[in-house]
Amino acid sequence: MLVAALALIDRKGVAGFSVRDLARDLGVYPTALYWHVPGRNALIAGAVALALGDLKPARRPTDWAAGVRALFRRYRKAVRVHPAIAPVLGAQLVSNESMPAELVEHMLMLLERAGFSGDQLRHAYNTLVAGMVGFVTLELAPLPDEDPEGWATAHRQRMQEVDARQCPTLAREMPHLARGAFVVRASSGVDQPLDQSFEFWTETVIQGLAAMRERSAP
Amino acid sequence: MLVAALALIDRKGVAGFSVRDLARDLGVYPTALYWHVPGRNALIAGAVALALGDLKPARRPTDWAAGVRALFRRYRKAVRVHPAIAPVLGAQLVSNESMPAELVEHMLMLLERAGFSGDQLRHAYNTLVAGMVGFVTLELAPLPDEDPEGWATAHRQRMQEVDARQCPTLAREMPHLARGAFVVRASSGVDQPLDQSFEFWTETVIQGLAAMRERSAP
DNA sequence: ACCTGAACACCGTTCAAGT
DNA sequence: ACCTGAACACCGTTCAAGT
Repeated sequence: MLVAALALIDRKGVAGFSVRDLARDLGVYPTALYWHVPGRNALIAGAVALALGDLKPARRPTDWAAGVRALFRRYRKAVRVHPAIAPVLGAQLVSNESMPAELVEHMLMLLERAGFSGDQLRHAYNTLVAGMVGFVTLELAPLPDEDPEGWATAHRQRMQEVDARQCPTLAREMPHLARGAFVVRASSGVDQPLDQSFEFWTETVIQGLAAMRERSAP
Repeated sequence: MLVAALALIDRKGVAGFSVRDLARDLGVYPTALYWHVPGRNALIAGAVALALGDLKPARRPTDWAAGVRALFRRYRKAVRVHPAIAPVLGAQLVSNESMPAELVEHMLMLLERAGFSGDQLRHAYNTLVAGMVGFVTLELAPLPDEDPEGWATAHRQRMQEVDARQCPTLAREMPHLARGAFVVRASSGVDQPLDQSFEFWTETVIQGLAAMRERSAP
């Protein structure tokens, strides 16, 4: 059932996902689903958990930085298979089944190995969660559901017309940025992956955490 | 109209926001709104843009790090006034009116001052956007819309029962983490702000960017 | 235990008609 | 130019009834 739900979300997006459509796919009356599941939200939550699957690593990482790098990559890879779930990742379900205790444990273990403890560990952990989820949510955010090509061409047009006096840097860097910069781009990360930016992001978080640890324990 | 829409979203959340309710608030037939606005999505987008308002700074920052710090704080402050918009910030609308060209220009300017150029500038810019949006989206993510207290107590219970053998670090650090750690916490950032973690996050991004610049231009 | 089937209280959006 | 009013094609969820 969750498999079918995830497949439907993949096709129609979370917003377009409906209990009645799912029931039709399963060859069942819509109300039959309510015997198995409390409601629509639970179906979405279950589908998300299914999509993320097991994010725990196959084997122990060599050091904490490598562990973070691997974790971020696994997370992004998993979401890329079902990009339609991106809109709800940071929104509603971070506090749910999508992040099982074992994953939390793994992140805490990495950060403890990095040298954090006490309240600093908590802050570093929050940083790590936000780091893992944040970039990917933005990268894979979908275009407006209706008339996406229309929106895309309109957006490209709008970006072409940026006032070079008011926004000189933006106007000058437009060729670079159009290739894949948030807000400026006219396509989602599904069609135009931001691989290099993602790697840059990952290293930024790792370097930042290393610097913060130095600072708190000199 | 957008003011009324934002007020309604504040009260009912984005998911609970309906065109018909808004029309009722305005003392008008639902279909009347369609003369002014293309549809529900446009109303939400407009309300978000209104909520974020002008994120440009009052005066030029002293240095790029101070500029980033101030920008992140302004963004968080703005969202905290209308936390109900958090779920859609990273999801659909980052590529919209919510981030006007002047804001993009400002971020590029800061990063250029930091010493980035070319493709590195683009990656640093994507990092800055994800950094600005990512943490706050997670921090202010709402509880499940129905029976939030029920969910909260159930979640607290669940966290209390974490297996200390399978998750030793999590079990040991639970007292710290319950005070405000993603996934572990049972309340949203609206009721339980993660001020210190946010500051930690901000500094992590700044330190990380500084380190990345060193690396690319040694 | 699991599903049907009817029913309830909603939706967003269209389009012709009014003023 | 701006709104009414009816209508269309949907929703999620309930609850009694079936098997």
